[in-house]
Amino acid sequence: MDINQFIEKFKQIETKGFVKSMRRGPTGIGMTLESLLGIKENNISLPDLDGIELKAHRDNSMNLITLFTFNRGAWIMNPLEAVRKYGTLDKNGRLGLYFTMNFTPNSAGLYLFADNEAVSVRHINGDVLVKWNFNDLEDQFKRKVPALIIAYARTEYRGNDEYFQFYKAVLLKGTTKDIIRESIKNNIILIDLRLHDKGTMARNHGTGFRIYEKNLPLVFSNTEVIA
DNA sequence: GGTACCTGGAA
DNA sequence: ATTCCAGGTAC
Repeated sequence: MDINQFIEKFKQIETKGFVKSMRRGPTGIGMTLESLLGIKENNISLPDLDGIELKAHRDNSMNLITLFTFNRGAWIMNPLEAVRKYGTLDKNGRLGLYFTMNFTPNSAGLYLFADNEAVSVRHINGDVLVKWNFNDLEDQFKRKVPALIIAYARTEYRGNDEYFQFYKAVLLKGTTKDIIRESIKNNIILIDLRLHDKGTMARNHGTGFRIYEKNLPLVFSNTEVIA
């Protein structure tokens, strides 16, 4: 699907008003939008449209937007070992590492460290949990998010069912490969650990490289309302 | 069956 | 803004 096809279809979706979420939970909005557009769900780290990554975002949500995830070859420690050593109990009684990292140590003693080559998650005791080379991050960023469309929806609940009203789409483009390095060092792109102890393994939703919506213009030079 | 991606939040 | 968390699939 190219950009013009997207605009046509999205305008039709806008005319539908509130549509029922096709899946319960946080991911319902993205799955529903893709389904309405006729895009099949996948787990391929490529843009959804022709060279454009698609995001869906609920109004009144201050949450981070995930630009991409990256774990392959990055973990120095065994993830399950790291969870058990440094994790905190979640509301389900599981040990988890659910941290948006910073360059100063958090409550678990974990912090980010960056030099010219890589950024890593470390513990104040010296352990290096996971490390990403900037070159690899640049490649993944450029590969997954060469440009981005963010689709906005109002939401409401009818009983236990969530409904979405898509009403606006914004295209952001004009990113460069090397911007990720400075964005990470400046805490514009945030590193979000999202894994927990699932008994015999670490259930890892993928380390997210994430950004606040308001900061998106800092990694793209051009912003345009397209629908 | 585990890993690594995808899609995203609530308080 | 910070702390903590969700449902999916390919291989």
